[in-house]
Amino acid sequence: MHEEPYGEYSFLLDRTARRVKQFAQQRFKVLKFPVTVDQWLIMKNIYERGAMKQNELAELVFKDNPTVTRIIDLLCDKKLVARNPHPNDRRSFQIELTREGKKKVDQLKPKIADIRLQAWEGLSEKDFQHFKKVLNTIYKNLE
Amino acid sequence: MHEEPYGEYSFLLDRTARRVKQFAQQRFKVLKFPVTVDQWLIMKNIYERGAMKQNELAELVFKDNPTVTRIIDLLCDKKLVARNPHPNDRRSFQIELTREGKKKVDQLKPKIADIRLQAWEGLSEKDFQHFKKVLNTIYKNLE
DNA sequence: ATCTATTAGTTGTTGTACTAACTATTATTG
DNA sequence: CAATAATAGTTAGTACAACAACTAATAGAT
Repeated sequence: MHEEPYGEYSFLLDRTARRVKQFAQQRFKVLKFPVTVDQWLIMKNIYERGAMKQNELAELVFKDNPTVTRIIDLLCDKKLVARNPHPNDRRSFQIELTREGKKKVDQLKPKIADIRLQAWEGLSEKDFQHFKKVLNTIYKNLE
Repeated sequence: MHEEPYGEYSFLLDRTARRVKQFAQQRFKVLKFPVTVDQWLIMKNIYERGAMKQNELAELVFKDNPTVTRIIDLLCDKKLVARNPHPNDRRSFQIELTREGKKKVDQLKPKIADIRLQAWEGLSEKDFQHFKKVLNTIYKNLE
């Protein structure tokens, strides 16, 4: 590890990202949330921005189209999300939350904020800002 | 996003980690490296630390046992790694690089260091240290 | 208006992650 | 020493990620 300082970040980044997702997923399970972490991300975005097309959703969450297709498949199976025909484009769907889906988001949102907060013990607002800056810079460097 | 500052980090972390891996994987493909990024991580660790058991390897790279099993399956198929019987424990294998595997690591190592470096344009050594500190703190907070 | 290019979404395949359940072997302890 | 517990690794099932190839529909160009 010592001769390759910049090889280390990719390892730590991957490891930490996996840990964060796994931690949240475990909490979801204990608290009997009916969705995965990635399914939650999709639902939250529909909730906040309203009904939209799958490709708009994909762009928002930085997942590719096939991945979004499959996540929405699962959410439709659970009746949390619905594919409605798009008024102006028969290729597209309007993806929206069902009543049940909206209810779940209302219930889960504050609890998930708590789960997320736990990672930041011992870190400051300044750390948070700097961390975001570095993540965004890396992302842009690789675009 | 505005009401949930600490929900944002998990999103950015996941997004960036995926981008970093995908970027490296694309380069691997262009340069005709015969392995994936995760397979590389396993090979590099065997190279640096010598032959070891699968569970030792798993602990080193922070992957779980089934994942390591499958990555090693693939590396064995490619004849880059070999499962040898463990002298003292018939449950275990000694995992080691084949001659071909060692050769590949020698060839690839410097090129991969270059690929990794590209993410850090415009960032300083200080950024790097701070970034590592935050990643490690998050990891520990969720252990 | 037709021909072509683009776009939205799906399907297939490979690889990784996580959990749970399982086999075989080794260690414990009663 | 025999019964039990713990450990190493595998297998099965579900989910996400990336890429490629595909269908159906729309947009653009002449």
